[in-house]
Amino acid sequence: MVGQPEKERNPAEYLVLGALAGGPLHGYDLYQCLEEQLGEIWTLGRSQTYALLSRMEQAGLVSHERRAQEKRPDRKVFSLTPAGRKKFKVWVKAPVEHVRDLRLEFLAKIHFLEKGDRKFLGKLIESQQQVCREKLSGLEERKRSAPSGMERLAGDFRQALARAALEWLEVLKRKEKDGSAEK
Amino acid sequence: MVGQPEKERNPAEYLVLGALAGGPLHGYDLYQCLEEQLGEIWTLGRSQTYALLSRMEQAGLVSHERRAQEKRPDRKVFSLTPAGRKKFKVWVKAPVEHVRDLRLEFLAKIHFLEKGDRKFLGKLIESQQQVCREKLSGLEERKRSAPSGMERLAGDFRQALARAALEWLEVLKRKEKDGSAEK
DNA sequence: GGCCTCATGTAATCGGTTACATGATTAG
DNA sequence: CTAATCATGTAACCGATTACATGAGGCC
Repeated sequence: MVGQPEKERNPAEYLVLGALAGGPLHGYDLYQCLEEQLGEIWTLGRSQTYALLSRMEQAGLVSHERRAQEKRPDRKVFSLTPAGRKKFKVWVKAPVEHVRDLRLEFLAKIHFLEKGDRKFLGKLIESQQQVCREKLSGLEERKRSAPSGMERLAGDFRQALARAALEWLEVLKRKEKDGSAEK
Repeated sequence: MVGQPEKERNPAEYLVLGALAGGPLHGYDLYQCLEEQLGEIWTLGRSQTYALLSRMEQAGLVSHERRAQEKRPDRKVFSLTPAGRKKFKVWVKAPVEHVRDLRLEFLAKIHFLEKGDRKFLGKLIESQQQVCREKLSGLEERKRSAPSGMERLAGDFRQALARAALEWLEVLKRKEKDGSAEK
């Protein structure tokens, strides 16, 4: 149920993993792709992309081969290592733990699943709903025990968001079903 | 309508400003107060508190006097400079620009207003609602012009959150009115 | 003896942001 | 002539996080 210890989690990694899951890319290209496809919801910055790639190579998640070019600097073409592919697959199928992560991380998962394993889309949405439901009842619980001013307010707010997210997921689920039925 | 250029904004500063708006405090105490009162929604960390105070003193927002103690290290008692007080007042009355900032920044404003200028509470809530309404219609607008897959999804999600926030603010407003009527 | 509280900090590490460097090619 | 595109990076800075340092005092 719990993934990594929440501490050493760099969500930006998954953007890179996701981009490379569609096939090898060199850094410049990878940045362009992400900017184009996800630029509206999550941006990395060029330098950061290169830096991330280096770090991830150290970590054994990606590897590169040099492709020489005439009149242009060499390209470093990156692809996923088995470890990287594994990590991506685990991530992309798992719901996010916090409502606040829906905006970036969950949308990114949806994006990658839409161009990859579409068949997991429905399952992801449902398990994400489940997480939201658990969040809601957890918040209900907490309100009973520590309902002092600010905490109550914050609790209400989080509940409102979690409920909104749940409804949005419901709409999303219906859309997904219609989409896959058409096919 | 626009505050600072969004770049050089360190929201954590306002926690310190807000805490000191209630009267001078030394660093250790300031940390304790924040932890106790806002710990559930926003935490700073002890080292960071000291570091922030130094930076803010450089920036002319706070100043300190040393208070010697026997058998204990000296205290550095901080208080707001006029510039700091001004900055806090401007901040605390202004709605946050993004829905995502409601969770921390807006709740903090509410907290500080509740123990300070309660009379501004109602106004803040209303202007925050106005911001949310503008957000909603802006999103509606954008959906008409660029409704490509992901962007539409992201737009729907943001709308759902903005709507939820709006309703939560409505409840908050009613509560506030009842509260001030009782008195 | 060992741990918690008071009260201040420094040091190390890490990630994000911005600016800059290089050097050829093509479009206006 | 200038600007943008291709393709890689380095360097500097800034803030957050974590761990560690100091040293007296009280509590179990």
